[in-house]
Amino acid sequence: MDNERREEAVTILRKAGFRATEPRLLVLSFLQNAKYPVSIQEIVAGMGNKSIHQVTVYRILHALKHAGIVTQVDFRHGRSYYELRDEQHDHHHIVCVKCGRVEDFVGCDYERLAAKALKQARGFATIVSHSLELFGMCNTCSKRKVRAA
Amino acid sequence: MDNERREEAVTILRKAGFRATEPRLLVLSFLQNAKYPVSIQEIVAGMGNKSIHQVTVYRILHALKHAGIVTQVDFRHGRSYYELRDEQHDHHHIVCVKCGRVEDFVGCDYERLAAKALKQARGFATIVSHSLELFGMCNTCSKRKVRAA
DNA sequence: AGTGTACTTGCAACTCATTTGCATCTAGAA
DNA sequence: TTCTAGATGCAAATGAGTTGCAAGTACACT
Repeated sequence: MDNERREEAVTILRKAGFRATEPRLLVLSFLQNAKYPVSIQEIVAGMGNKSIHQVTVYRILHALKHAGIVTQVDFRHGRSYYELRDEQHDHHHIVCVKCGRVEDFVGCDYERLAAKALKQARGFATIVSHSLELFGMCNTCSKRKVRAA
Repeated sequence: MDNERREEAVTILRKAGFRATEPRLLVLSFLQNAKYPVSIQEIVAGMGNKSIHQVTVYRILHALKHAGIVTQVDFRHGRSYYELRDEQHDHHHIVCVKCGRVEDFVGCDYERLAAKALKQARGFATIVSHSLELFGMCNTCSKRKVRAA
């Protein structure tokens, strides 16, 4: 991990009231480098020579999630995936049902959606979060499917 | 189960190429009467004197899901919930993060969303499904929270 | 820089949803 | 009524995620 990133990670942790421990810095660094949400297993496997126990990764992610530093998403793979929270863009994911490939998209129009939902669900006072995933077929798998048919 | 409903369930099953067995009819009936998505455990518990093995319920729901008769949703409770698919309305759910209460809402504007996403995710050819859940606080829990604060 | 303590980690064992193998059973076609 | 592919029940396995506890360490305070 380069020093700049490391310092950034230390700051993030301290601000949230966490100690800047080695396992936490490693997990944060891994998330910073990840292009798409990663699973606990991928994080553990990606630690290389510096091994972190799986339980520790669970606990770290649980804490970071509560602190609003990471978000958890469900791709219907029977496990959770995590990524750093992007405060600028409320982005979501589109997942290939064949190969699991993931891409981002923005524009879910959350404000309008929440307002519309609250108007219909009279028993609800507020909306605090949302989850949205699209499932589709990537170009590669799409071609393969046509050929196979 | 009244006979009308039962006949309807038999028809649904036969049309999808399934045998109209007692466990399947019971599960379908349970789903027809449910106001909101139910878990496997709720289904098993709700069978009363006619017990169905949990594994059987899993297999039935798996089959019905593939046949497009039921849909599976994730309320972040660590288990899946199922409901009959509503072909007329593409509805979604708003879930109370405190007590688990659920209400429906419509108007996710799926067509527009899918088109927008496909324009951004250049690696994807088609979108086949989507999941959307809102998480909030119901009126009761909302009041309770304020009082506690 | 040294020390103490509250916060962290690692390990083992556990919980709980979901899946699988297999023997038995049965819906519905012949 | 008979036959058989498809269903079910039971037991055991799988795998994600959690918990209790002893040992380790970041960092606040000398």
